[in-house]
Amino acid sequence: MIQTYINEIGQYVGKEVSIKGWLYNKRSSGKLRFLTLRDGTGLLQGVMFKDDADEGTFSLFDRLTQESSLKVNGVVRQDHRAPGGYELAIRRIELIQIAEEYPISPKEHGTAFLMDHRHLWLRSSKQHAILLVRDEIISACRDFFHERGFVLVDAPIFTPNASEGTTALFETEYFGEQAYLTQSGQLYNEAAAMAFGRVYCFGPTFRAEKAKTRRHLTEFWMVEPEMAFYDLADTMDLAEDFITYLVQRVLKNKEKELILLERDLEKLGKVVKPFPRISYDDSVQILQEKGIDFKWGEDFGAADETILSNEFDKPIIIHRYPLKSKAFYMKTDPQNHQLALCLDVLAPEGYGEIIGGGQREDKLDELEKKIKKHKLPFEVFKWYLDLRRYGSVPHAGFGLGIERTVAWICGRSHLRETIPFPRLLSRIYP
RNA sequence: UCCGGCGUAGCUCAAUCGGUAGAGCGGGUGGCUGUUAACCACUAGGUUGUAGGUUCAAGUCCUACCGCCGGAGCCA
Repeated sequence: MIQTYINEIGQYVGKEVSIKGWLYNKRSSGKLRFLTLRDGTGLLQGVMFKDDADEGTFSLFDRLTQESSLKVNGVVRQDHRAPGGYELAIRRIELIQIAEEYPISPKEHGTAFLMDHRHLWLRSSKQHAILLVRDEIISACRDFFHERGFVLVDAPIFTPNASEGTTALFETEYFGEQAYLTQSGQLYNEAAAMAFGRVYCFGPTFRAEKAKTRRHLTEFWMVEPEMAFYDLADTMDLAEDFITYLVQRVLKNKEKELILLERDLEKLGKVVKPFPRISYDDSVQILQEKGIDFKWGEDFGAADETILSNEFDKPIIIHRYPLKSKAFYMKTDPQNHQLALCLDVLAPEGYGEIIGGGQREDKLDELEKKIKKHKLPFEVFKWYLDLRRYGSVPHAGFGLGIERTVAWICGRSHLRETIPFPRLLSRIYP
């Protein structure tokens, strides 16, 4: 008996195989029985005539409930009437467990109900497809950097310092001392870049923002490259190559899943470098020409980002934002002291910011001034300032939000479907 | 945190001017030899989010609270 998985079934036409899985659905018509089996790799239709299967198996079928676990033996054959083109002529079913009445029926459900049953919702075909795309994107991130000689140097999750400001931090206690869950691996990444040249970190990050939108999670994953001797232009090149690579990898390896999600593949196909590069100044002008009441110095709102990205059919890079609205470590533009050498990448179709980053302040005295200006405590940044004392070099980096990237590539409107167990303002269960 | 909306069967929803709870799906039972979220017949299933209030009468009106959904600020 050949033990196999549904996605490999095509190799065994005419042979008897055994598959372990769960009952996705069943139908019957007189002395004829159909079941759809799910094994994690795909769905397969099984057919059984009363005369072909043994008696125990035939009566067992009628007791099977949705999501019951079982082992099915049968002969593989090609049949155009079966979804996927192959079906199993069932000879024998071995029961593992009869499932209790399964809460998620094949009909419609509301968001709150599905989120309460996220641990079961993962079994549904769309959720399955999204998480397969996520898996592909994560492997592609690692491959991209590894192939280019970047070293993975992960940053800690417990930290004593706030990298972006103190409002959105999750506080915790660390053996009697105050600690925070990391918002970004960047500061540690800079230390790693001074050790290894080009590095990246990849892990969960935490932000206690009371943001109740489709574009925010309190726990999300970020991949952050950091490069010694890179300037802003080098970093824009890297961001372009990176996003192009991710999208093309998913198109190549997860086309089936994108089709199931009804994603417009043509739009994704257009995501190839170069991307439009627009300065903040020019972006403001574009908005004002469209009649938007936007004042220089403000940050773009979700609506503004959509207006800007709708001008193009690829991601766009917006660079050199006003310095005052940016984090303390951003390097000032030597051409214009009001601007920071930073970049954001906005995904097309209104998906908004997927990358934020820029060149870091590499001069010790400038960095000290910036810490003072932002009223941040010096003690916790002592080690960080050391990086500017011992062989400081120009360097830059960025962070890409995994869930926003998955949402954009999958064409999902809400981030909660792009991570297995989302953590939201009003949800920490299941 | 602010603004708006919604809480009715396991799920998705309906219930006219305030007049006493209804359908589809799912479950159960029976039927059907090619079904695709199968179909057909029958059937069980309700303290209408919680606590007050108005009224002869409240799912429906009022107040408070709780929960969820959508949006905003901020960000990846």
